[in-house]
Amino acid sequence: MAHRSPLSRDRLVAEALAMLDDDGLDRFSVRRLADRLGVTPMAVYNHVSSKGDLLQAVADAVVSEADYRAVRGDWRRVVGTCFRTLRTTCLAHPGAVPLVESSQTLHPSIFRPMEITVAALRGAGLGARDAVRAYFLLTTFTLGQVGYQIRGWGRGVDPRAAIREGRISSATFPAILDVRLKEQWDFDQAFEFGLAVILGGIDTRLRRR
Amino acid sequence: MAHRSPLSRDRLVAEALAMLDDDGLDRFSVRRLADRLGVTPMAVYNHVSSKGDLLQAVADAVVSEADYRAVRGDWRRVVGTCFRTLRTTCLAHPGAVPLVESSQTLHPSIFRPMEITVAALRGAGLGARDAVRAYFLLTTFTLGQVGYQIRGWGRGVDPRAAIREGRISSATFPAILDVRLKEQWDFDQAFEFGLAVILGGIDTRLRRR
DNA sequence: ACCTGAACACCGTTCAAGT
DNA sequence: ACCTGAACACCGTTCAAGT
Repeated sequence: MAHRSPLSRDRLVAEALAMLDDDGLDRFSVRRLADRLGVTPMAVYNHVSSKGDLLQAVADAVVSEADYRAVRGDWRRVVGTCFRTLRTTCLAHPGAVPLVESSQTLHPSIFRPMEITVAALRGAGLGARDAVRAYFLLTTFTLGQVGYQIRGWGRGVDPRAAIREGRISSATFPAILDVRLKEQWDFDQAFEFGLAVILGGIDTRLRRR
Repeated sequence: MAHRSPLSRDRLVAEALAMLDDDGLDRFSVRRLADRLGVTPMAVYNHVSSKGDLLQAVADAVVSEADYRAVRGDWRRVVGTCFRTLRTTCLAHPGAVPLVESSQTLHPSIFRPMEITVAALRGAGLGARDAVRAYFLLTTFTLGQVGYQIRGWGRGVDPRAAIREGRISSATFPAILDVRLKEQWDFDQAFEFGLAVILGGIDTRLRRR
């Protein structure tokens, strides 16, 4: 599979992203990436300072794909659209999500949702510190939902399966057994529910003063 | 450092947890764990089927430390206490948090907060599906906040630092520059803010019907 | 400037052998 | 039943050498 176009940082990032989406983070390695590119493992280090540097660059590439185009409307619509966009962008690259979650130095473009959210919430009357806290809340929520979706929530957390496998007894967990989790679960709906709850909670906080 | 007590699954898990808290997940390896226990790497495999199995056991051990003792009061207090407990338990073992976040098959004790939350919310009048969604919302929020706290939120996300390092320009991000993130940030307060917003959002949802 | 081959210090895991 | 030594098939990364 020897491409003869010259190696470059961009080509490494693109191929790494493709490889992550194909095989997942666990199976990613510099040597296998080099194989895919028909090149010696060591050639990689001419364009990238380390594996960590490369993976960070991949996370940046994914995040900067997001198009937070101007949205008109009240703050709820602005903020809601912003995090729906972030979610969709992440879901488009499941293999890279763990990297985005644990990014150390964020790509400039991640400041866009922060700016949009903080500006919208301050405009609605929220204080500076609470606005950043709300941004942090929305970010952890969104990336958390995406992360669990990709890793397959419901595989280990379905109470009915847990009982079937003898991991818990039905007597001690009456409430959660009412829910047929596996058959009915929809991540999109769960996300919209969570988003509505959060925006609603911020709204009541704003009205209270 | 050769302990002469016999090896066992429990001793492996305990030492692995200590090692994770000391050095972090990146530096964890079966061989270094064996060194700490004064034993051949291969001895580990008499008590554990793989590295993944061991790390899963560590995640289980951490989660099952939590004491969700019965709390009296309205649903907001019950649910709030439940997730404060989950958060505190996770923060006690920073090194193991990534394992808890990505656990595939959850320890039975993680069904306790699920049971508590779903029961409390259904008792308050929420439907079965929404109750599970609310649990999912609270879980992603809580573990997300803990995860970012441990990895050092604010290191890469502080807008002032980003400008200082030339990663973004001050002109395009007016709103977030108002906030002195690094000096004033408090994770406990941010968590309490988020929790209040979520519980408040659920509350208004309940009142609306 | 960019790629290579050989090498170093690690990994997780298997297996036959010991007690 | 549990531990060991040697081995296998991998890692990330460095370095001197090639073009």
